[in-house]
Amino acid sequence: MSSERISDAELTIMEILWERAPLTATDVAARLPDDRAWSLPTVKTLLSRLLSKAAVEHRADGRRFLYSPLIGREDYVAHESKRLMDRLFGGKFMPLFAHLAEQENLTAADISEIERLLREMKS
Amino acid sequence: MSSERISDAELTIMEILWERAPLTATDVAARLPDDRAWSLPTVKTLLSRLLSKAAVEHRADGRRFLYSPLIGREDYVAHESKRLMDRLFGGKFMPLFAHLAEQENLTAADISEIERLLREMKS
DNA sequence: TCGAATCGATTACAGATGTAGTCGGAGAAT
DNA sequence: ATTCTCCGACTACATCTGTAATCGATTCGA
Repeated sequence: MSSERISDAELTIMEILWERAPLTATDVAARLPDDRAWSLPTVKTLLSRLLSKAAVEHRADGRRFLYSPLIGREDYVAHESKRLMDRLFGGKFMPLFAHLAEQENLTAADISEIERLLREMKS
Repeated sequence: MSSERISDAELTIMEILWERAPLTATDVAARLPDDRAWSLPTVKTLLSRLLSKAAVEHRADGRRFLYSPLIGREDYVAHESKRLMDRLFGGKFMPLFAHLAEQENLTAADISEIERLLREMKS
């Protein structure tokens, strides 16, 4: 649902809310990673954009708002992963896997881990 | 290299050039997928943006230009895949794989294929 | 009660993006 | 030689994005 794209800056906000919610705008600002030390107005702008995209909701608490995510992280991750697969790998899993496997120089530990996951899935 | 992001519309052009190059702007326009039947001016705009991003190059052929990709598809795909992994999976391969595996409902054939790839990699 | 601090809402503004129109010059057709 | 056509270059313009300032209302502290 909600085909509105979430931008990069907005994602930073979502990550904070996924980790802990509800939060006020000020709380969100306080939890920004150091490399994104935005001003409070910026955080508020991003929050209202997320509101209008229906990615978060807010509930009044006295005179401020408490924000919570409406979209789950899992859903978002699934959506974006699928988007990558569709755009660059013809929507198919195997080419994506083959690419990653080649690219990422899997360690022996990775490989055993994958094998374990596969065995698990077979059952 | 070339940290300039390639936009969605621009990617459509790149895909055409990756499939066959060099091409003139008119040729590119003729090969657009049906769901992106852009006007010739639009194609030219996108080509010049790609030029300034150093994603394509052009060579004069009489009074028109022949365009060719400068960035390889493999490089682009690698870059975007890594970007997804970094943004959503902490830069680590295993969580991404685990997510995809769960999401994509692998068939038995997929699983054997993966196992084959893994065996290949071990050597 | 009166100023100070704080909120949300509104406005700002430059750069990127999607999509296209216009213009001046060079070739092609007559 | 003159007109028509086609090309690249430049311009246009709305929307989205990143980043923020300002404003009007409210509440808290003195």
